[in-house]
Amino acid sequence: MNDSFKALSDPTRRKILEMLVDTDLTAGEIAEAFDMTKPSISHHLNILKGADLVISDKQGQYVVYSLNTTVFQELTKWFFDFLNRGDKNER
Amino acid sequence: MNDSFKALSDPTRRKILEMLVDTDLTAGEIAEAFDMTKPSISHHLNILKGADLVISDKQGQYVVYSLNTTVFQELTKWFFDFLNRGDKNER
DNA sequence: TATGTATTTAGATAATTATCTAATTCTCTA
DNA sequence: TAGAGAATTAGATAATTATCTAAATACATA
Repeated sequence: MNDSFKALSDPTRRKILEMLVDTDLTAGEIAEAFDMTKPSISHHLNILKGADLVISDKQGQYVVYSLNTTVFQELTKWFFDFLNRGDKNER
Repeated sequence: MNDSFKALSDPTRRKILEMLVDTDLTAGEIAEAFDMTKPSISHHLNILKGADLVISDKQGQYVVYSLNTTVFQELTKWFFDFLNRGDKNER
């Protein structure tokens, strides 16, 4: 859970996730979208993978990245529960 | 949006938010729940306030903190949209 | 108005993190 | 099997951030 939030706290990583919503992409294709070196993007992808937000699949010399929606579901639930926990004591 | 995610990336701040779901609390009451100095908690509260995740209200010599659900709604929507954006192209 | 309590601000420090360059590994194909 | 392309690893550095202590501010009340 902490890893997920940490991973989401960086704008580059959130943009990568938004790219992967539409389609799976190779590391190189992802890197092209940023004004940043490939090792830096590789670092970000590694953090996203560590947080189980993405899955990587080696296909030949390419590495294809795709979203892992499982953790997204948990996170969505976390937010949902916040809004739906009533009986608030005010002051 | 970036401030929100940054604010949520720290476990202490998430715990503060979870405390505030149940009831409004003063800065001191919040600080008591942590093994951390008051200035440190004050720092975290300031970040949460900057992200519009909490509201502070000075009541006499106390400062009462409460959740601001508006930004939570936006964040929840952000996650929700992730899960509900279909037509995924695989590889 | 002096004192105690609540909270924040200021300034310093240590840990974390994002980024880079250079080098390495892996795979494909000429 | 040598070279080219894709991606990652290693190692260094600069920026950010979490935390602390000490000091300052704001308020209540004796």
